Amino acid sequence: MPKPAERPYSQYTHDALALLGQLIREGRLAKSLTTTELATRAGISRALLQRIERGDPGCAIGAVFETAVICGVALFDSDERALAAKKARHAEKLALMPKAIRQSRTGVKDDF
Amino acid sequence: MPKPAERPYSQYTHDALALLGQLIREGRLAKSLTTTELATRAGISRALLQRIERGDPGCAIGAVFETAVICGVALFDSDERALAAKKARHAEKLALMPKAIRQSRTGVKDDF
DNA sequence: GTCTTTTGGCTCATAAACGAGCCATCGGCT
DNA sequence: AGCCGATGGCTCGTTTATGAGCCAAAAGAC
Repeated sequence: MPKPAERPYSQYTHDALALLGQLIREGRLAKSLTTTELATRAGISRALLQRIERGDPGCAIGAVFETAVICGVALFDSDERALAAKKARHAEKLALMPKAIRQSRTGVKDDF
Repeated sequence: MPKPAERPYSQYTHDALALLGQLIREGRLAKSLTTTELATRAGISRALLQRIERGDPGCAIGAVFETAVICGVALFDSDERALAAKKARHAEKLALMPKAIRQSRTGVKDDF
């Protein structure tokens, strides 16, 4: 068998993963860390780090974010210290939103 | 046994995951999608979607990114279409960097 | 108020990621 | 040139996430 069934990911997801992996690799090289060193610091195996740098979609997101942080890669918006605050603000926002989504039986929202 | 050993993640990683989960939830509510609907569109189970929105570090990053994209969440920098181009530019940059890191046997770079 | 649907949380079987270890190759020193 | 370390890629066994299904509670519609 050529492939034992793979999960379908959108092209954008693949691109984003590939870019993130490249950023991590750049960060690692910029800090002159070997793959073994970075893997050790991140608490993962060297094999997993290679998969992360390659942009493997199956990697645990915690491991990827951890290595990204060590390499100095800004996660989504380079706002590092404001992250906690931002989380709090969004929590407030969520509190104001409906807790459950009720389907209108006529149409489906498909505006994206 | 209380806990069968858990992977240690930095606080920043936890915060980032929690925020990303919140953003996804906001996006889902904004589009009036039920958890079941979004999970189906993302090709994942409802249980996994709940873990993603909760910020579980063990989720596959591909599933998380895919969900985020559907919800309209900008991954790291809201530059959506420029993503492919950015990936290319970083690839060029990498080509100019050393392929292997050689350890200076005296000290270790620890500037972060 | 009642009813309907969404949601959170749980168990369990299965599928998949992860870690360890290995080898071949490449890259930078000397 | 040779040497030594870093890297890529692979297999295999173990650990883990994932999906399916269920239940009780919460939330919105009526």
